[in-house]
Amino acid sequence: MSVTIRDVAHASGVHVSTVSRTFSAPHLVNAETRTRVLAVAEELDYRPNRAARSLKTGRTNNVGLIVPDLANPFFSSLIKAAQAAARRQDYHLFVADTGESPSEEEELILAFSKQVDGIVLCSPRLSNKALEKLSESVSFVLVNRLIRGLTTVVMDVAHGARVAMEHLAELGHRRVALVTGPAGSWTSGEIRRAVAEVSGLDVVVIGPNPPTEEGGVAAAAGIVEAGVTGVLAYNDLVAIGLIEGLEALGVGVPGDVSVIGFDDSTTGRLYRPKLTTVAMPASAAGRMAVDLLVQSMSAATVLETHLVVRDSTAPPRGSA
Amino acid sequence: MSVTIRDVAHASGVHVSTVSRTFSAPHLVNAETRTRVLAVAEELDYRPNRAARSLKTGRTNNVGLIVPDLANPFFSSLIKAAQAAARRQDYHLFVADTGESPSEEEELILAFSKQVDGIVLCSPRLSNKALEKLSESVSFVLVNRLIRGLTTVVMDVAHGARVAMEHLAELGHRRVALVTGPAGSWTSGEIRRAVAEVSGLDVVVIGPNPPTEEGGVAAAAGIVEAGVTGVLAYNDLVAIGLIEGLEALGVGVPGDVSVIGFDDSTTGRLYRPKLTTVAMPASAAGRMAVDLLVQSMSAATVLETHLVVRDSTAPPRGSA
DNA sequence: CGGAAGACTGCAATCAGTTGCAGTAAACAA
DNA sequence: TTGTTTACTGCAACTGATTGCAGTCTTCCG
Repeated sequence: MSVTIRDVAHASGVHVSTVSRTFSAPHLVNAETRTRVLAVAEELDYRPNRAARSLKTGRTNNVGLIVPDLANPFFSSLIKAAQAAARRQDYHLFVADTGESPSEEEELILAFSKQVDGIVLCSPRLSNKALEKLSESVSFVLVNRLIRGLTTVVMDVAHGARVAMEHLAELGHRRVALVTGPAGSWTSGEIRRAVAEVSGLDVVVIGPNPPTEEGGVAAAAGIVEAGVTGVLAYNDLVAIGLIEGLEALGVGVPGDVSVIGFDDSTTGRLYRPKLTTVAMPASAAGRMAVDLLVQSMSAATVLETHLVVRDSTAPPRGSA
Repeated sequence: MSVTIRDVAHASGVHVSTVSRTFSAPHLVNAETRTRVLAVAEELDYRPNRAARSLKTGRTNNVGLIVPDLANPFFSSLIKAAQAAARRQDYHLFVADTGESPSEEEELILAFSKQVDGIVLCSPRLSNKALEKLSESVSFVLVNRLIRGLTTVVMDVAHGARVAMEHLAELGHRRVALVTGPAGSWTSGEIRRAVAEVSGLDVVVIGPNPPTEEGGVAAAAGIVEAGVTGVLAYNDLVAIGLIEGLEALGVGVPGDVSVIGFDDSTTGRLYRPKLTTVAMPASAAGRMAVDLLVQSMSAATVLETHLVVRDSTAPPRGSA
């Protein structure tokens, strides 16, 4: 079959344990022996069998990454950064998406748990209780979900939401809407809470909505009905869907209604009108989550967000 | 530590081999014994250790997926479909991106090879020779690359390119440009070859270019210089970058120049002007590639492409 | 010069399953 | 009744690497 540690041992005239040590504890073997073994290993193109190693050590050098939707560009950048971080430390990355389903999320966690050293769980839809339970059998890093006692990386969406609202207020808007995301989403709740605390604005909450373009399109009618002049949407996809929906109803953006998204995704950056949006540090989050997992550190990390003003917001019609 | 086959065996009064068989060869064990063992396993929450299993059997139930760029929306849909297909058959999916680098591609293949039953290799940048060599040590399915003897899933980009060119010709364009992709790309070569065979059109080839928005922006000046009225771009991202670049130079799309992309990505579908593009069956390709791997079948599959006409193409200025 | 510490290296058990082979008991055929 | 087949089930070797323990050989100190 393939070349094993025994082949290398035999070919270099040492015991298998010495070969093993030259790889996993080089300081324990004589420099001369080590170079010889390495040379032979190189020549035979030896690569340690990870299954065998992890059987003995209990560690796999794999991490799992679970997101609600692999095709969402926000998660794509997160995955890209997570993969790069994993690879830098000789880890491999499993990915899967839950399709926004809590039960599928749980099954995936269980399925991964025996095969990884930890799981990065992004925007989970499971309840706190369920997650705490599951965290007993596999170590987690949560992204954009805060549970006391669990390691987390969250983005300061509350701050982003406040700044977005202030931006609308400064432009002269008085009556605005918040188009929320899915029911189980922590970020959606945070945004909602933060918005409720902003004074001087009349806020209509519309939701929950699926976090997709379709969700945005569907919410457009409600926006018109509510008679608002500004909207903060759950993410860029929803914001874009909303704009499409509004324009189909004869409402112009930003002429009649201003729209702000969340994420600062490429899709939103390229869209016309170019989206005003709250930038979310997806890459940083992916990188940090993996690093925390691999170094098995526990911490609660908060990453900053900031508003990027582009062309989808303007003063309300008829203002100075 | 965690519950093993031995615990289950002990708790249900049978030998470990019987427990093993109830999972991997149920027909070999008495129905009564089987239900008892299953009940005990369920109660103890036993899950087979995949590392141990794959050490003995040589199979891992994992597949790898390597793409040039995880953040490219075309690959996102492919990954999503591949993951779903893998999961349906109790396989897990490793992902990684090469950042368009051939050497990184090779290292990833080698790194994955011991840990997967096969690799789906999308738009590889390595040479045929290198890939043939590597295919001796791990089984592949190539996506959008054709090498005799290797299992492949390719999209009929030549057909797509021809139809796109015919579309431009029908609109009245006579002098057009082809903005190609990266040097090692099979699809880019196919498109180029197909375009060369179309008669009645003056074609300027511009490239190679990085397959990104930036690549498109950078190519804009060359388009203006070439004095063409129509462009076929390597993918939607390049097409969009091109439009951005052209407009920055005061050239309107589709007013002055018509632009066609490739992929039919969400980003392109939402962009304004809405992109005319050649639809690529990314999801189908992801699904099929994984199915071929898991069933360890070898085949050369060709998937159809088709043109989606939207708003980025129009008759050339001054035509009837 | 004796003894101890230090530096390697080898031995063999171990990780959690899988599987060829053999053994047992019941069913069946001759 | 004996021989054979069938249906399970158990035994034990095996997968490829890791690691505690023990043994050997130097080196160094008093």
